[in-house]
Amino acid sequence: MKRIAVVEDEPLMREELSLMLRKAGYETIEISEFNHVTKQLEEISPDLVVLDLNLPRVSGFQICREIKGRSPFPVLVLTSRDQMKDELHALELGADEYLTKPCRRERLLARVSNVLKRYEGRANLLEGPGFLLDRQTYTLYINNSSTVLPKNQGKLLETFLARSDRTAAKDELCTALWGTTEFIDENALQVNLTRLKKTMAGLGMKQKIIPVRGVGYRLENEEEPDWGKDMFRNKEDP
Amino acid sequence: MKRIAVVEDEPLMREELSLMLRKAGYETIEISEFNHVTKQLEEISPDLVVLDLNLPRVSGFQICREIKGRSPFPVLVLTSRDQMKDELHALELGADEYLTKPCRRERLLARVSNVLKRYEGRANLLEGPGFLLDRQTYTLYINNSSTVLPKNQGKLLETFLARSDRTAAKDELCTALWGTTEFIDENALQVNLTRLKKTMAGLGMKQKIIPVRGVGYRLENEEEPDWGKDMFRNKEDP
DNA sequence: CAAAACCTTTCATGAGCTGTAACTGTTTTC
DNA sequence: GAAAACAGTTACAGCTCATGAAAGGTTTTG
Repeated sequence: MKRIAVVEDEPLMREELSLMLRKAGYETIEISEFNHVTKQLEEISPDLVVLDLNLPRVSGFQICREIKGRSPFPVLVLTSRDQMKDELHALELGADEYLTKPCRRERLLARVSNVLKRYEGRANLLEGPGFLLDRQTYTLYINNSSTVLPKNQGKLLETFLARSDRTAAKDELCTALWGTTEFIDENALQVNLTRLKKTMAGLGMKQKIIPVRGVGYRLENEEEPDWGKDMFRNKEDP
Repeated sequence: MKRIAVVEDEPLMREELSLMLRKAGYETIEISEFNHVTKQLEEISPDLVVLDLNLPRVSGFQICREIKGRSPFPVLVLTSRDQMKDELHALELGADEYLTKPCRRERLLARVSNVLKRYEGRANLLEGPGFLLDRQTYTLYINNSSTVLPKNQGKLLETFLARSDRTAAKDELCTALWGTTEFIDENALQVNLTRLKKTMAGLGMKQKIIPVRGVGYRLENEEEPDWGKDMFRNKEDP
């Protein structure tokens, strides 16, 4: 049974939505705490997110963007504001569907089933910046072409995508590759990273894997340094 | 540049749509002969089809179904009738988007770019009955899981999907595998078919490969003989 | 049943993924 | 600026797995 997360602040509306979906044979999870929506969603791992745009205190747009940037599940955006601007914005952010409420039961259900159908079998596609990675087969989709990565290269790339800041420590990478962090063979990791880099370059990918000294590696988009976080560098005692 | 096929009978509307899309940076191909739409589309191989539902003499629904049943490109359904029935029907048939005209320029363009974005990198996904096959990597998507088929098994499955009746002669299959029909190694073909069958069974696929004695093989859905489509046999045939 | 067509299993070959090892290059630290 | 720590590369041998050949089994047809 497909699971649908309903992100909506107004209790009545939430209940109604949930009921409607449940009657149609879906399992629903209602989210009413909006401070860590993406985190909650990642734990739930639903097949679809129905997202209300105007939540209290947090931007629905922001949530939508976060979801599409990190997680593989589709988003149906719902809003009471019948503004073109909202729709365009939401679609730009990668929402998979857009509906204004109130809307008829059949229309909602049709859209829901349509989105779910479109995602059939694609539940395991991880979205990276500008490419897609199949979690199971490590098939990499980029530039209208696809390649099956060798298992190890796939695991490495997957590990990067799983971290929200795209930075992975060496032992995390080793764990991903060999399931153990105990006796890390640094060199073997190096070799596999080199291979991944070569593959990525060969595919014309602009993303780079750069070292984070003493820590691990980060998958970066193009040239952007992304060094804001260095403000917190560890300082020795004065 | 993305290519969009516009299937619309009313010349004014067609011209307007086409112009709008071209201004937005797409290449457009206008289709105004509606007897062999799917065939034309297969030759054009567009990135997206914008399909008007009420065409003269042919059912837009039927065209939509045919496209989704055979070809890998997305369909945006457009109709002047603002009827819920149409929308639901179209979505059931697998349309990727639905809009009613007249509709605002921005809305259309947003939906178009949204659909195209969703299909990014998926241009090579062939749709079979109940599964998807990546033409390049032979990654098979079914039941929310994916597998990479060995090259030969992939080629065989691809060959079946390429034939509209899902029937392929032995020499066609041999050509697909080894590029030559000259010295057919019947046995090698057999072995590869056996392997494909085993793989499919292992994945729980209900489709069967059945022999067509003296000819070749057919990929069939479940038990159904699949002869229902004959209702739509071309009447112009002698 | 007998022939033809179709199917399956087994085995050696070869391509490509993998970790090891030896080596080179770069950055940090004093 | 030199040593040390860290990072990156290349070559190679072992292993896994897809593949085609061979050989024998099963089903269909008349």
